[in-house]
Amino acid sequence: MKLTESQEKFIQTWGVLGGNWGINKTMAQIHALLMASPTPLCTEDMMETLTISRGNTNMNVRVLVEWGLVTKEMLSGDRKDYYAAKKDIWVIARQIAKQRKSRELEPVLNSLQEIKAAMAKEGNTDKAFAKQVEDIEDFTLKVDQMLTKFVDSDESWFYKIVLKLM
Amino acid sequence: MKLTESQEKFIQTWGVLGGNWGINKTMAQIHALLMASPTPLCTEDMMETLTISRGNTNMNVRVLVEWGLVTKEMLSGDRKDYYAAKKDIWVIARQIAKQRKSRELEPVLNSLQEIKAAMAKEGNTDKAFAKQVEDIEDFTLKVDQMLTKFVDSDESWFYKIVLKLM
DNA sequence: ATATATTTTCAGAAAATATTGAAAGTTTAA
DNA sequence: TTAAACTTTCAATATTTTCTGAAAATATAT
Repeated sequence: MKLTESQEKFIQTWGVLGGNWGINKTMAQIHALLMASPTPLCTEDMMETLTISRGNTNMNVRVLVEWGLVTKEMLSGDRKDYYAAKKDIWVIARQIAKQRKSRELEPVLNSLQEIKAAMAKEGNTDKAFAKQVEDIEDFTLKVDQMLTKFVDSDESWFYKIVLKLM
Repeated sequence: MKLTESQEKFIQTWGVLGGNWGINKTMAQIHALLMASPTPLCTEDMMETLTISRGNTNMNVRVLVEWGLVTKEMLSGDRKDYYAAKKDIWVIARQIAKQRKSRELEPVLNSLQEIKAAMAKEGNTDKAFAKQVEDIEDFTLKVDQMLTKFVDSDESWFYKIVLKLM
C-alpha cells in the first residue's frame, strides 16, 4: 500500500503527538494509518505500509480496540479481520481522556488519601506540607470533575466552554 | 535527610504523576522533595535523600529551574546553591501547561499546515482525509486557545469554568 | 596566585521500553 | 477430520531513555 506524502506526514505527526500522550509511537501510527484510510485494513496492509512486524501490529491494534479507538470489521467473503478507526476527533479525544483518567488520575487521588492517612498516623504537624497535599488534592479533584464532564459530554459542551469563557 | 512515611509517599506519587505528564521520574521526585521541604535544599541534600547521582541531580534541577518550577536561592554565609520549589499548585500547573503547549501543541499545528500544503501540492482529492485533517486542526486550535487562556489566567478563572459548566 | 569548594558536562553503563519472528493456538471451509 | 488461513503469544533482541561518576570548568576565599 503506497501512501501519499500528505498521508505520510499525517502518520508521522500523529505518531509524535501520541508519544506525548502516553500512547506509544507504533500504536499512534497504526491509528493514524487507519484514520487516513478510506477503507478498513487488515494486518498485512498495516505491516507492509508501516514496515512493522506481525506481532507488533497485532499487539498495538488490540490495544487500540481495547481503548475504543478502533473497531474490528468483518468483510464478507474474506476471513481476515479488518480494522477501521473511529474518525470523529471528539470521540477520539473523549476515549483517550477516559482511559487516562482511570489509569492516572484516579490512582493519584487514592495515593493522596494514603498520604493524608500516613500523616495522621505519624502525627505529622507540618502545616505547610499538609496544605500542599490538600491543595494538590483539590486541584486534582477539579481536573477529575472536568474530565468526567468532558468524557460524558458531546462536542457542543466543549464549544460552549470555549465560547463562554474566552 | 530522613523522610517521614508521608513524605516518601508524596515523592513516590508525584514521581508517577510526572511520568505520565512528560516529566521524567527523577525530575518529578526532586520537585516533590522540594515541595515537601520547609527549607531550600542543596545538591548534596537531594542526592542523599533520593539516592541519585550528582550529575543526575544537577541536570534535573536545572530543567526544573528552566521550566520555572524551582528557584535557585542563595543562603548567606554558604557558597552552595540552594533550591526551593514554587508551592502554589496553580502556578505549577500553569508552568507545565505553558511548557507542553509550546513543546507539543505548536509543532503539531505546524505539521498540520504542512499536511494541508502537501495535499494541495499533490492534488489530493480524498475529501474524507481532508476533513479529518481539518477537524483535527480545529480541535487542536481549540485546545491551544484554552491552554493559552489557562496559562494567562489566575486560579479563579479555572474555578469559574468548573462552577459554570458542570 | 593558589588552594578549595562547588557546579557542570558527557561518554559509557544501566535500566526501561518497544519490536521481532517464529512457534503455538484458533478458526473456517470443504 | 484435516489442512490452510489467520491470529496470538512470548523469549530473545534491539532501541531508546535515563543515570552514573569522574574529569573539566567555574567560582570563592585567603
